[in-house]
Amino acid sequence: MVNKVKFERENVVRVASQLFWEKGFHATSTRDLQEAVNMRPGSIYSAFGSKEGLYSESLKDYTVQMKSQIDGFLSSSDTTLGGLRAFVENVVIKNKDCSPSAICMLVKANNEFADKNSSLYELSLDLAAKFEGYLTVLFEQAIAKNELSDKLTAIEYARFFQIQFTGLRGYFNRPGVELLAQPMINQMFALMKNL
Amino acid sequence: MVNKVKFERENVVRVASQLFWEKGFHATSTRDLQEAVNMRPGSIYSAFGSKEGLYSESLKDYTVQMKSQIDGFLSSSDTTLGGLRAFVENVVIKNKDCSPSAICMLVKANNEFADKNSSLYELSLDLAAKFEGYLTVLFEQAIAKNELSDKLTAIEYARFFQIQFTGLRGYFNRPGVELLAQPMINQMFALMKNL
DNA sequence: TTTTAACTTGAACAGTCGCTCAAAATCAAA
DNA sequence: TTTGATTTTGAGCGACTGTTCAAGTTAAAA
Repeated sequence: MVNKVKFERENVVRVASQLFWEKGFHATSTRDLQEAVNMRPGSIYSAFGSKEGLYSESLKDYTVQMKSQIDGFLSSSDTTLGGLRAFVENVVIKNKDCSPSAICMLVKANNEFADKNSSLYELSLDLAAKFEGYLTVLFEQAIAKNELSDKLTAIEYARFFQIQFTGLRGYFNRPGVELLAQPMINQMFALMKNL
Repeated sequence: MVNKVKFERENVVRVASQLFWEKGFHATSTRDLQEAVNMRPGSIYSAFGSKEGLYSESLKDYTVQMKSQIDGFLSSSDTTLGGLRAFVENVVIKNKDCSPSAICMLVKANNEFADKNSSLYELSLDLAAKFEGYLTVLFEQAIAKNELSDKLTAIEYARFFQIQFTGLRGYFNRPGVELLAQPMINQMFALMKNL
């Protein structure tokens, strides 16, 4: 090795991820990114190949961060459902200010890329499928621990959770409805236990 | 009056609406629009003022169309809930091919405009609030007709409906899950009746 | 038939886009 | 200290962006 890379790849991806999450792919220019990560175009392009390449790595990193955030809530909660609930409450209620958007970046990606043949659309599908798999494992545990009945399968609970969660995040992505969030989350988990 | 406008404003807005709905605001160029509506830039700009102006009129027209589509299903159904169910089934299951996107254009707009001070973001909030009001009237009728219990208020039903509907449209905006749509819609309406 | 205001046209503007690449800077190994 | 592969720099490329406006077209009114 003759010369080391100066920047810290992880930090760059994380900063880019925040910007892409907030503004979306098309509304984020490469000059926005250059300023945010403090790199010149040549360095960015030698490290990530293209704007799409950097977005791709940003979206992958987003899902890794989200999963490890959930794992954190799970390990400081007695029950699987309690951990999931803490995560939902944190996303929908607590960090509305420090988070770039109330909407999941994966959902935003899936909504933005209309061309079903584009590689970024396919990536969003792939990451969403993997996240559903991750959730399914969690719901398998919840069923095994008798936190949920076994009338539904784990993947059915995972689907229900995603639909509720996405719906809630969309609805609370607006001003003036903050007080409704907690009751709606309570309702979501109450419904899930009675499915 | 010395000379009439050559194009039909309604048609132009409808075509532009489809394009904006499919690709989003930022990914749709004025040249895309020129080709789609078969107008030269000068005509578009004298009629709509700007790309934002045309988008604004397109989004308003979208909500008008959506409401009149719901009204259509309502008038060919015995019950209010039946009409709403037919609308949901039509959007989520039937016309996935002919519709530019499974996702509501209002939701897409709300997701795309990150700058909370932009006039298009505010427009999306305003139209969403009006649509919630429209739904609330429908649920008032459903309660009055004893299709739903009066344990919840009409606006609470309206909120529940929007969250479920948005969640479903997001989840079914992907290939391979078509068979799950009908059971999930059944579940949504079963849950609503037991709230 | 002429006039005239309204409408349409499309070349072109200034700015921004994603991206390239020759030159400068860097630093472990020799 | 010199070497030389690697990384960083930033001016700038060609394409595309939203938009303008002078010139051309249209058709009702005079």
